[in-house]
Amino acid sequence: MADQTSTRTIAVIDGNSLMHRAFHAVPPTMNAPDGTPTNAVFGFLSMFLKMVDSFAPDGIICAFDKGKPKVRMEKLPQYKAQRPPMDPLLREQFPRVKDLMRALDVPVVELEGWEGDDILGTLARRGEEAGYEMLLITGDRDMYQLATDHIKIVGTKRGLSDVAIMTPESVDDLYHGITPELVPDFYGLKGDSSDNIPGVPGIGPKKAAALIVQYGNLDEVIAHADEVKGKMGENLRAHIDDALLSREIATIRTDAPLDLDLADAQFPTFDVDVARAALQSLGITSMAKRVLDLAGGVVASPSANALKVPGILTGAEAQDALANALDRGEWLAVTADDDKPQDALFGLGRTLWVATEDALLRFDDQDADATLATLVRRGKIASDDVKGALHTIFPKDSSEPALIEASEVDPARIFDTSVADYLLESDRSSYEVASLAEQRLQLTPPEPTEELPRRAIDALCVAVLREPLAKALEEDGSLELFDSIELPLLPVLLAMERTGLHADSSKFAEQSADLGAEIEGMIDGIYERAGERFNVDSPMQLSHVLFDVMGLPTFGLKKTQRGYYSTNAKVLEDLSHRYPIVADVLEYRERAKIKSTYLDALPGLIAGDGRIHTSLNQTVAATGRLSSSEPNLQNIPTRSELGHRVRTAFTVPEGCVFLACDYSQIELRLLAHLSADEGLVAAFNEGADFHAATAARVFGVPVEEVTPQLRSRAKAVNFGIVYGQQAYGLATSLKIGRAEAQSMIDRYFEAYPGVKAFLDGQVAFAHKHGWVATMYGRKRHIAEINARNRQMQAFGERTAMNHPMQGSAADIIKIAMVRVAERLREEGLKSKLVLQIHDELDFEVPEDEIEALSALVRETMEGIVELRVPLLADVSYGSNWAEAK
DNA sequence: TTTGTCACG
DNA sequence: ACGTACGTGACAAAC
Repeated sequence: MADQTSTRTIAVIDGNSLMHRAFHAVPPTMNAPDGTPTNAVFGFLSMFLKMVDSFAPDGIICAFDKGKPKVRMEKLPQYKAQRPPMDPLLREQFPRVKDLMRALDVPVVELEGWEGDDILGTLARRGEEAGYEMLLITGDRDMYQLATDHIKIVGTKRGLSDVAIMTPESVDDLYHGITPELVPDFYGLKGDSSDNIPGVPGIGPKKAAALIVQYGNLDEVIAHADEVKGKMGENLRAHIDDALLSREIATIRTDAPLDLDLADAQFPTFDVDVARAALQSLGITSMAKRVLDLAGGVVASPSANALKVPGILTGAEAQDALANALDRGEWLAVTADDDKPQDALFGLGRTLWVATEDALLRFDDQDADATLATLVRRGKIASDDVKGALHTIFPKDSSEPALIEASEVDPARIFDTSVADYLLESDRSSYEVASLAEQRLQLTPPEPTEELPRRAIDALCVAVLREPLAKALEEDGSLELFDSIELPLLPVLLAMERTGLHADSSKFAEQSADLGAEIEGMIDGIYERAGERFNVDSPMQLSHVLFDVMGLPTFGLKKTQRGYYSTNAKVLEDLSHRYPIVADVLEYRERAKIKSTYLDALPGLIAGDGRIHTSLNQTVAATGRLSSSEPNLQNIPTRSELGHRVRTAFTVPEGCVFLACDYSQIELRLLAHLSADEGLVAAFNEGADFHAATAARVFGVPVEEVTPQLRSRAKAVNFGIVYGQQAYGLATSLKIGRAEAQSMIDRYFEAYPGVKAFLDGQVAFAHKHGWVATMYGRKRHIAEINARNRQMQAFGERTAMNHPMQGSAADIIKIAMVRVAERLREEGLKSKLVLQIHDELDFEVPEDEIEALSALVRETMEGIVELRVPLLADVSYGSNWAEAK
């Protein structure tokens, strides 16, 4: 096996670090045959294989933490690992990964009272002395302190399959001039929140590195602490002990009393049958072949499950191949470049990749645009981002005529892999098509190259995923939702993004100037009351001034996770009546928020056509709602008078009005419908004041005697019910005691027993099946529902209660959008749908269409579905958004 | 990049 | 003993 005369390479794995990475990188949907979770083990093995493929080590050792970190705690009582307890879903996977390592004949090293880091440090130094090349596999950055010419740190980057080697030189680069042996000194100043290392407040990586480089090391920095000026100097002098302690915590020990001979670590030496059995018991099939092939002494090539890459055709060849594929009526997988404005600036052309059944085609620049337009008109296109691809020939902010109209996009001839997978697992943070191929089909896409860039690989992934996804949708019962709601909605969203909202930058500017002047004055007032100047925008500094310097009472106040008292609106509101400075801060906050988030940011987003083009994201919100970004136009202020003024800047062209139509109480009406509770249904059918009707029933008084206070309490309960309310939440929102809140909830459920039964039913269903669904079958998987952690489980239960209402409302308004767009087209109206805000649709309407449109929109929205209660929508319009209320 | 805060439904 | 409504996105500060 190993040649004793040549240098052997030994890899040491930081088991805890990799398991944590893997746990958070792989969705918690994988289970062993016995139902226990294996996502972390799966991710761990994926990184393990990547490491073996990349470095082919002669020996592998895997180290884990064991017991309380005694070594650090004895010396450093403050270290007391106040780490949050490990997620039980991860904890239970540790024995499994250790078993797997042993099955692969990889020594598992643990030492009571020692952390894995220290074991790696010890083995690294010993190995180096014995003449080995050492590889340390870890996700912990502070491990870089061990790097030498013969000890290389292999860090896992984002995702599992990316690795980076750290050498002394790259450590130096990364840490702004810090050599490996100075890494602990660096952390002594900077701290590391993920490892409970306090550091010195206010000193980040740049400042920490600058100080260390200037003075040589931490001891010298401390010796010269008096020379450091300003706030940073104060902080430094006040936290010298913390810095020294932090350095000690960050120092990896190299003297663990390990009884292990590195010469014994050889890989691969495992028994194929033992390994196969271990993999089987974990339910890991996709990587089994690659693992087992290692035993043959052959380093497995990923080609076992590699994604097939056909040759690339361009120019006339590509045109021919495309024509043939179109004639055959094939689905064509297309990817266009992501819309990176900077690419356009640099004059980089666009590229369109098209994967047919047997070829990969590339079209550049104008060919890309023309080809895509042809495909939309004549072909069936699948993409991981159909809307994004169409924007490349239908740019959001260009006044050039579009190559195609959104109305030419036939929902029956598009397929979006992201939207499809979103319906299957709506809680993913990304629907990157390469990850979907890997996870759904166990296919490994190749690494991108210059010839075969990422978007080309993506097109190939789309091609292989379309059919399996369609099948999965059908099996899941989600195909109807996909075909009848989501795909028809896609061109509607495309058109809305393209249209945008007309905006008046001078209105933003005027208000910004007004607020700017006001804010200046308020800051001076705050400084005066505080007796010192500080950054009012900094919660940390504000907390320090209010509670340390001015000594405001802190009894019962909650702290942030950084350890200072929270200064959020709820806290400040309670103090504002007694302390004028707090009232000032609240007013300042309101103005500063409006100025920075809206008045100053939005003008920069007005495009050349005088309009703001948001993105309406179809795969973000787990409940099925849309989200809006860049900018978010779904959170433009309205609740406060001051904020509402921002809406005056959302104007309409000459001769038009801004028209809004919003569903009245849609989620509560859905609750009435879904629960079929007689009382709740009656409350809506009586057509009177719904919250007053609730108050009457809950508090047992005639409707005429419901006081405004009782009504507002009932409203809060109604509101909370939609969220899966618990007593604490209601108590907080009404500022009443927990017990009183509980009794109100009890009375509510007595008044509406059907509601209680419905919500309990949703929770029970979720416990049994792991998901709940909306009226239209939109599923939401709830992984937390059977968690052992009570808090997580409670969260899962609230999700189970909320999703049917929030999600059904999302379904209904999506259908309404599709129908409204259809009817606008049929009736040849010029009015345009410009925005959706969850229960509201906004339009730009020519004055001569106001009446027709008001009727059309209201009828359409109210007529989407027949419920046990009326579904009502209110129309309003005005010369700008503020006036349409 | 993460945290605290706050805007919306 | 502990922390608490559901769903989003953006900004400034701190890391």
